[in-house]
Amino acid sequence: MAAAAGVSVSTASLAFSGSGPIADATRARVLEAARTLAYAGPNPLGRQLRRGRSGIVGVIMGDALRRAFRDPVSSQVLDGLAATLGPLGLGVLLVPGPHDASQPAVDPLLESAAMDVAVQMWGGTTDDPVLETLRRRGTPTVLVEGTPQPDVAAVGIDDRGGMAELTRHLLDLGHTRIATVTLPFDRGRSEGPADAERLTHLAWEITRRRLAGVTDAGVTPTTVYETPASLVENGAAAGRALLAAPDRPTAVICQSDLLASGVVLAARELGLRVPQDVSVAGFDGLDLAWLAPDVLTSVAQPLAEKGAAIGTAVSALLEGRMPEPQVLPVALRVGTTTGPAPR
Amino acid sequence: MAAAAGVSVSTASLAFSGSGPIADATRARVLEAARTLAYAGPNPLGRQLRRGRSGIVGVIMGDALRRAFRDPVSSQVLDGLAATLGPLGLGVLLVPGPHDASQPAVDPLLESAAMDVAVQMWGGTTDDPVLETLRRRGTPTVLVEGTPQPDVAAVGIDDRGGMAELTRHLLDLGHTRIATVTLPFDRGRSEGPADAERLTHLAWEITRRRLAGVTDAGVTPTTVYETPASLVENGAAAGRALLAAPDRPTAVICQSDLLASGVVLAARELGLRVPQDVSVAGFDGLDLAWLAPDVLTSVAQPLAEKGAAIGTAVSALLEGRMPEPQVLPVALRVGTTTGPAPR
DNA sequence: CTGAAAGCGCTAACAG
DNA sequence: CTGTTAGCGCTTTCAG
Repeated sequence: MAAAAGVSVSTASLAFSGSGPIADATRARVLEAARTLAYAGPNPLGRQLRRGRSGIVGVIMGDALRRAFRDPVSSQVLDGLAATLGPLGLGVLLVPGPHDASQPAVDPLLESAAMDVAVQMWGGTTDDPVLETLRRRGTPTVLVEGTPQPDVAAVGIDDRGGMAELTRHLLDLGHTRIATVTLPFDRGRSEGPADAERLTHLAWEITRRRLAGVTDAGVTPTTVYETPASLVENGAAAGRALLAAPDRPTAVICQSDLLASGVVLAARELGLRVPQDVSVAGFDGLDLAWLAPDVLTSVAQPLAEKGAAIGTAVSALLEGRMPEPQVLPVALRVGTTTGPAPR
Repeated sequence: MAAAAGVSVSTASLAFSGSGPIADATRARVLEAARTLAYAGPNPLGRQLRRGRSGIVGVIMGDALRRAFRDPVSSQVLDGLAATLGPLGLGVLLVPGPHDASQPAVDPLLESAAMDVAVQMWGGTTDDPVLETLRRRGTPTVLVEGTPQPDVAAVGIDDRGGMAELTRHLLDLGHTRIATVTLPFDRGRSEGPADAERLTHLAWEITRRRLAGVTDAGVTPTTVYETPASLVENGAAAGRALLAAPDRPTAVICQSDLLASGVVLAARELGLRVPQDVSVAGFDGLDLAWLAPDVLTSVAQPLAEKGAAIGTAVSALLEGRMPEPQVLPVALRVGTTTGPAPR
């Protein structure tokens, strides 16, 4: 401890904390002593125990980290979150979400790591084991895009409304045969057209809401095509299946931009012109340079703002307040991939 | 404290730790008491202080988080790292790297957060303020792809050798006019052809090594085109500049796959056929589905293994050992984007 | 096998 | 303005 060498004990604390009643001379002396002793400053562990705060926000990624990162949506939200949390002196601890079915339901980190607040991205269902664990540990939690819960702060977007608007855009263009490519239904991650029975197993809230937006606009999709993940290749697979069929749809609504861009690629592969032969729309409003010259018609969500809103909710929880549920607005952005229905 | 309610005090510790000499009956009683008292288990903060360990590995991203995440390379390495660290009970704390020039040189988290080990991704130069801070704090550090330092563990890949092999592949195909598109030179992030003077300012080790690989094979690039970031759009801009010129190269070697795919897109835009009119090669070995039908010729690096190697180095440092520097092998993977030099 | 006690390093009250 | 002191909650000897 620097105190022994310098002069006193608690004075050192004041010297480092900067504020507090301390003479400049003493302060300088302490810092000087610290330097010669190669004392690196207050040990965070002591401070944390004393304060009862770790300064850590656990972010539970909805899935294996890799898949989460490959998704620009997660990345940008995470970036916005980190930017808000940084100035508050809070750090982001990555906590892997539920893995493959076989693994233990909850990552050990979730049980044992120190965190003042948790953020569950792409939140689970009501009986989500992650939320149950957090509840048991008494960790205040922000749920992003999840099923609303009384004791958990919520941040989301108006994806249902956005999807309805997008659907109306297609209706206005004269489309009647509209298919939809969805995000996963659950952790099972199956793939292919979903029949009525499968639709009753739709556990993932985000998928359900975006689907509801389509029906809100009065459209019953010709096919609801479920994908195992929101990646370009999954969209391409869906696109091939939908567009190679004899009675192909004239428009495909996708629940993410990556899926939509996969569908565009599949259409190109099949020699179909977009949007003359088939219209394709996505969700998220990403800037996908490699799709050029096409620009995806999409529902843009404010990613950085979403991260910031999560950050605000986090700091409210840290102050002991339960913030109001936030629903951020989205905006239809018409690109080059949607046009009048053929013939 | 559960002890008061149940029976004893330190016995509770044993009950939770699982191992240790304790009667099953007592143990059960303690756990039961804990449950009724809604005691959530040992407080990690106390444990950490006692043990002198936080269980946290700080990962310093070379740049703003967003840009780092948009790069599949970072994501996949991070994923491999988290997978290795998880079973060791270690968590990954994201620490933003140096931001825009104006900001404070070092993120406050780096100064104050508890971490047992730090990992500096895309490591800086010798006098990197990040490394200096870590040194001062006495935090053992793993440097990834950085300038070798005596007191810091190193993990890297044989990118120089891989680049040389790739260059020889192009030489074998008869190419003589070869341009190269590089990663950033430094934090300045300028853009455009680099003259001799600019080349002397090449601070970023990874860029320097990959460039050296090209010259190792005996090639002097017709142009060394510097980009401000490893993104598709930057590659596209470089491609437009290089391929629209009258004396365009017959082959373009890029220091990343994202840059290379941008060059391919630019070539397509300009009506050039790949590889008949121009060959394009990248580095990383990513699986870029959206480039279909092209498959990029590239030097594949083992991303998940790199993450695992970092994890191994981390645990060595935690045991007080300084691990041997690791240099992982790379492999040339010939795709459809390189072919014989035109006429 | 269980209990008592020390101390990890810090901060915040409280005296001087 | 500076020094003393009491814990934050845990683990880990060391006795019983």
